[in-house]
Amino acid sequence: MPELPEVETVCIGISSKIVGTKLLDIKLNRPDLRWPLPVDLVKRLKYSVITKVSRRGKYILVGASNGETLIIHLGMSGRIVIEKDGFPSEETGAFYHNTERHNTTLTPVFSKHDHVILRLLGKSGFKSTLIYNDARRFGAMDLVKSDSVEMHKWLINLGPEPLEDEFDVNYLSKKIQGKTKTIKSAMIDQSLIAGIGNIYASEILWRAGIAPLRAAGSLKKKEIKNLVNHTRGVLSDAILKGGSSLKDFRNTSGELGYFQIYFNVYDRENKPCKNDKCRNLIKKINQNGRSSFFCNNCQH
DNA sequence: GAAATACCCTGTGGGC
DNA sequence: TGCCCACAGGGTATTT
Repeated sequence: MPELPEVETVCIGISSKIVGTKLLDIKLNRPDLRWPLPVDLVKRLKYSVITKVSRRGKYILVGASNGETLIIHLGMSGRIVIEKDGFPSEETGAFYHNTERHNTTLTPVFSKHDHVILRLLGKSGFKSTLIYNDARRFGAMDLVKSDSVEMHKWLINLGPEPLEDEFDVNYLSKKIQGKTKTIKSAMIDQSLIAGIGNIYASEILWRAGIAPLRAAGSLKKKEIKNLVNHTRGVLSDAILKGGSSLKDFRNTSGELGYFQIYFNVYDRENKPCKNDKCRNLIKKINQNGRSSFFCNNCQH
């Protein structure tokens, strides 16, 4: 599922393709994703130029020349695909597009899970189509004033970015002090750290040698330091490798991401620990309705 | 107030 | 082959 590295990869992938383009048209194929889309989204954004693409936690922020920012969350299964040469049908008003995905030209109908379509015009006159596809519809979009985007209800309670300086041993120590909930649960708490999800939480804890069942408040300073360092390491590595957390996650070029090959524990129940000196079988447990994978021998 | 659980959703895969 | 069901998980609402 898209966690920080995947969202970062999407941002990098779409930024060069859409910044500077003009929003010729916007099509909402349904009124809602997880929550209702702004009813006047089309009216507010149409004919604006996209000025910036950035990320906060798992949220994609698309800045526009009208002074507003489109906030996008990919949820569980959200994808953004950019296709070349999109153009509308004069007959139906539906968008047609040349697409490798549909393996034909002029395919008149988008996939049933293509919920939001942005038709873009580049400076050179080159047209393209941005498609937001989301089978499970756990994703979300909202449109807010750019100067107050950090105050949006989705962003205001987010913890620091784990790859920035604010996230350090002192910060994490203070935040988990006295906490009885498990460290696994704490790691995926977005108000504590922004961007870590279920998959990377398992990977980070394995690398740090900390058992997911440990009470967060029981961690010693040295362990917290370890956790901070490995959080940075795992996420940085994943971004470098193109970001992907599940087999069905694709980057904006439609190519499979490949970080999953490097998973040390996630989805590896009963397989040998990748620590060569260990080779114990990886265990799977359920914590707060989420799977956790860990090595009983390496993680304490 | 903190922590745990239920819920939303749909594609996938295992079992029969 | 086809049907049923459990499972996946991000974020919020509800319950403990």
